Amino acid sequence: MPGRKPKPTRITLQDVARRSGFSASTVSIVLSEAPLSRYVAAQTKERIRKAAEHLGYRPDIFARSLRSRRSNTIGVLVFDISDPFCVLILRGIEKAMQGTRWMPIIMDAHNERSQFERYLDLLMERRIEGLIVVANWLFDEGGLLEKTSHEAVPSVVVGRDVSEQGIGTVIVDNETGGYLAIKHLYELGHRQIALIRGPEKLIDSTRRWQGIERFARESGWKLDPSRVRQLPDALDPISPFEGGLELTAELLATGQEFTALIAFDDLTALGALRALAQAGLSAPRDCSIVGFDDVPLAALSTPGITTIRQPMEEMGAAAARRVLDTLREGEETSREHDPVLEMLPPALVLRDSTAELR
Amino acid sequence: MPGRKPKPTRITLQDVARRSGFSASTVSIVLSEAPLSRYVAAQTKERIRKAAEHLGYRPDIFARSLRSRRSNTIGVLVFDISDPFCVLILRGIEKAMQGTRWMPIIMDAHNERSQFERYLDLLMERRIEGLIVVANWLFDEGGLLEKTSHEAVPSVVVGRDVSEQGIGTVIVDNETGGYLAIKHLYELGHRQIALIRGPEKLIDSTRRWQGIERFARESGWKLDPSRVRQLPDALDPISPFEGGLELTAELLATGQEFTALIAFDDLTALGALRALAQAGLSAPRDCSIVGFDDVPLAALSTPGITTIRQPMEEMGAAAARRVLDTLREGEETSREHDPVLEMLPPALVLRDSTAELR
DNA sequence: ACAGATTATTCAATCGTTTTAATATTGGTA
DNA sequence: TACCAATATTAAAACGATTGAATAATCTGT
Repeated sequence: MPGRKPKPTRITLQDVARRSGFSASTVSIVLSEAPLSRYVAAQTKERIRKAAEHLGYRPDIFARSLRSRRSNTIGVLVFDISDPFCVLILRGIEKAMQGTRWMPIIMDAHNERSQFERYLDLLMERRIEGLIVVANWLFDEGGLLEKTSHEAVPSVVVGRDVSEQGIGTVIVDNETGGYLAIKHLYELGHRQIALIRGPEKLIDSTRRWQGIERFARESGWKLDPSRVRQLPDALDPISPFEGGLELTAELLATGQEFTALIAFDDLTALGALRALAQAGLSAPRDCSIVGFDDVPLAALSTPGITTIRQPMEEMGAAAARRVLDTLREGEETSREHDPVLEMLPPALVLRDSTAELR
Repeated sequence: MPGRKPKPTRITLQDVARRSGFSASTVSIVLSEAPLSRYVAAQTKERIRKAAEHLGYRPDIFARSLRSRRSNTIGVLVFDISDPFCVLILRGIEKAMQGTRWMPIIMDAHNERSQFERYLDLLMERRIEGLIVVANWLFDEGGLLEKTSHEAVPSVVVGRDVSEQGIGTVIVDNETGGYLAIKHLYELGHRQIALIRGPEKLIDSTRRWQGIERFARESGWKLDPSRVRQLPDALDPISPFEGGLELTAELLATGQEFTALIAFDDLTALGALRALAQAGLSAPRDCSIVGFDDVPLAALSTPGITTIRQPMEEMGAAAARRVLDTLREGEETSREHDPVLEMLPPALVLRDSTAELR
């Protein structure tokens, strides 16, 4: 049979209606489980479902969205998907969305503000019902979400603290993270500890610093400021690596003694590792190193990097849950009863880049 | 002014029609640049555009898609987005799609076949007009795309060769890649070269092997099979690391002499690096190592990994172009005149994990 | 001056749902 | 008996665009 067309006709609600013997209205009500379906006889439902299945009916999402004014989609705007940090958050978001009637629609802004805005526009055009921004590397957040959305759709930012702008935020508890990092090194016997702080504009960096200071106060020990460096403000996703490399080399060149180093994040730690190697030194023999984040490659480098883990999947899931909760509330009660800022606990992950002071 | 509602009403085509003084038809024709717009007076177009802009009109994509039967979206189904390999391909796809009227809609199958099928279904439901599958780590492709699509929408797979199933494929030229890797080591003076092949089921692995054999033939040198190992078939994204670690340890344990090692990919190389370190050896001093892929972390480890680069962004872009070309052709002539298999050239990237034989 | 092509615009049907309001059909109760 | 509430189903009007066919208006050549 040569010219037999496969399936020239779409199966519509009407088809199901005809086959089941009920009207399109009833079929719609049953299949979409609208409130009115409460009143539909069980037997009717049964027959309609059978018919739909038999015909292989799939609702047309465009018609559906057009009429119902809902898209069943949540926009997920990622600042830079090439950052492994973001990827794991995505996972969490997606898993949390599994099995709900929402689906994520993901866009990647490539680290460019203009793209970010363009894509945000595109998302709004697609009538997203909620928005999650995954922001790893984001300065100058001023009014990022003001222009569009945020008023219109429930939004959450994960990875950067924008709670001061009144925008829902999910982040790791940076202060505790800093505390854990220094505590670990201190307990290993290190006292001469160098530090590479994050970019100045990044609030996270400050928080981690505060955690470190708190530990210093509590333990009556003092961090020597001459061993502290700071990464430059830069958007490039591998700039922390370069920064870690250069700043560590610089620290070594000054002749400053240090037996351990806390890096702003794992990439910075990798840079530090290389700087050590270039100076003929190695971790943890000559210097212990602690990173931050626990991106996948922290486990794969040699030595594996001891680091402060951000629970990235959980953060993504938390962000998704927040948005979905707000959405569901909207259906019944009024919203806004949860705190704007949600902080998840970090954890120390022991690997091979740190060791007891000899 | 307290209770002033922001924008309760959507701006529709009708509004633009009224304001510009033309009918909805004309407005639609002008704004969507339909073929008929050829006949619309320049002045009319001007007026309509002005009106649309002034009102801030945005077409409703649901209504548009419902009526026109096109979604202007291309489905992008990624096998495992946590693989950096995939991420760069995504970049390429996205960039190639920039400025066209299509937009990618990305889904991540988490390395699970069942998810893959579910998401493929979801994509079809959204009436994607084209499909790009980004498959890094994909065995058992048998009839992956048969069930759905592939007949219905133009499809391309990037990263794995499925051209034998008649499905468009974009991959790197693995044979040349293997050739380049061995050639590099040979020219550095290495003759005792160990090899960790990829999983048996992966055709890529065989191709790279063929490249290596070709070089051996051409140079009259012979690879000792006792120095060859093979990664197990496994789906886990970090299994190559573990495999590289174990197999290298095993090679070292046999007492086999080797001054260089070709790893199946960069992760395998990282595993090998660690195995060396655990044996108190280091690259490139005691053993040179070549990877494959050039994922971002190849540059970040210490030593940086000399590797065979897959032009991932270009591959993504090529895949996107293929799909878009087919789509555009469909509008005019008949399709299918391009080859099913498209191979892009790899390149040797020199870093610090290889060195001349002392 | 007229047929026919070309240019310019519009009418009205349609895409496939959801939803509001209306219509039947019950059974229970005043 | 008549009325009301609860149960069960449906008719018909949206939702906001696109498009094929129809209508006007203008031009071209004979």
